[in-house]
Amino acid sequence: MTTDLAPEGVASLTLSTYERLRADVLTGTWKPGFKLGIEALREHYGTGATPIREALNRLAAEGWVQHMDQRGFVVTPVSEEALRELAKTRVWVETLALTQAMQASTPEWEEQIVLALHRLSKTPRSLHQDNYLENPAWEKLHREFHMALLANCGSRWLLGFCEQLYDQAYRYRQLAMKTSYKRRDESDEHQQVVDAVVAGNVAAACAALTHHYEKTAQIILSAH
Amino acid sequence: MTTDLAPEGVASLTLSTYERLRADVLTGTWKPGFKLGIEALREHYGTGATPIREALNRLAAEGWVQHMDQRGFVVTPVSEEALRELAKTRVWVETLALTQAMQASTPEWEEQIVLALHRLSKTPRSLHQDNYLENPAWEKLHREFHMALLANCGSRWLLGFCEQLYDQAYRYRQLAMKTSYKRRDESDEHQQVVDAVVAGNVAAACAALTHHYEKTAQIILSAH
DNA sequence: GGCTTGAATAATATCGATAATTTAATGTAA
DNA sequence: TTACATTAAATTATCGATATTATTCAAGCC
Repeated sequence: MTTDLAPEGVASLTLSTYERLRADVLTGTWKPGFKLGIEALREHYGTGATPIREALNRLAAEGWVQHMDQRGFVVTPVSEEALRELAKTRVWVETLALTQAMQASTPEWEEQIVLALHRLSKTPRSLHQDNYLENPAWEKLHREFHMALLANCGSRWLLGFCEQLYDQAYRYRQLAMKTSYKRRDESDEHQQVVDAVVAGNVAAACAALTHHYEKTAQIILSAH
Repeated sequence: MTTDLAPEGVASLTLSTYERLRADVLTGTWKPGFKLGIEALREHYGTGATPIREALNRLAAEGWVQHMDQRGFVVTPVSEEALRELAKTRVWVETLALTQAMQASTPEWEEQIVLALHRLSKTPRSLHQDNYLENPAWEKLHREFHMALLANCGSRWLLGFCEQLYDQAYRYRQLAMKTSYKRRDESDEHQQVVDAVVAGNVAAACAALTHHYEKTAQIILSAH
């Protein structure tokens, strides 16, 4: 009997290479502007050139790397300007999605949000008490929480855009973290969003979400 | 002396194959659901497997084709449901972009729009008088007009999303055209959008744009 | 008869090597 | 010394062949 549910470990090399490469760009292992030479990557990930190139092409389409025709790939550079634009776009697009989600609200959706927030609040932000050490479980739940907020928006396109923007912002967060970690209690901001959602107050929910993102951007910008 | 401005014809095979393949999906040459076998494409486009695969990976990231791991690529299927979702998303996202563009309005931007509309109106919709035959020049100008409307929105991300949605909708238009061509005068609808933009009436402009897109979707849906 | 098993077949995914192009290095004339 | 060719080195892009994985179809079993 063969189970065709989630063939986890046995994905194609292209896919697994894509995921690893993507993660390494997201977390800042490959720094912005870094030249992603085929030969170097081939060696680093222990594959042939084909999976590397295919992964890079996908990442280029998603905006993680840039493809200079005939002269290879580089990690998409970052800039204050780009971050501001990203944060602005995020507020626009996510408040749009949240508004639509709330207008199509269902009890199940609200329950998912409450649940996601609960799980998030039960998980420590950092693995260490004193100095910050990223907790992958928290990051995962944080992403799930934000996506749960928008899941009900009724458009897979819109949801996909939000995911893209979220992940892009995540990279900026990671890069800023490496410079300086500012202690911050996000749980309260999350709670305010959920409260407004449950109360059915669209304007308040959007305002809370906007505040959350603008504060995030502010902190990253101040980290220089 | 070598000019490195716009090396038009001499792009890499991957890039040109990508563009050709994309165009063929957009225009419906490769029909929705069609299995894009590597060997067949390799032969059809006269290249090796590598450029084909790289192009397909990029197209997969953009949503034009789907990649079933270990079992190749297929052209993303279409459905009434998907079209409705697409049209809905388009209205949301483009009115958002238009609103932002108008709030950041400049004389230059308005002039670009007026100019784009003028050029569009000077170009025939169909190459034949009686029966419809797509006019590539019109299509190009039509896209440019719609993008000019949003160009000023202040976010490359948002603009990119709009382009994606526009092109996706274009595919649906193409597919519907093959079934039945309904004569339609879009110029008036375009004019109304521009009038509202020039008047600085955000609500009216968004309403006009929404009407334009909803009518388009309606026509495509009615074409069965 | 319907269902599983197991080759045979076809297709995809991947590799190693080659061709084409860019970048770096070197030497030479103004 | 600076600018410009010219050549060498490095890298990318591409191909053809191979290894892997799915699919098909027929034979065997309940």
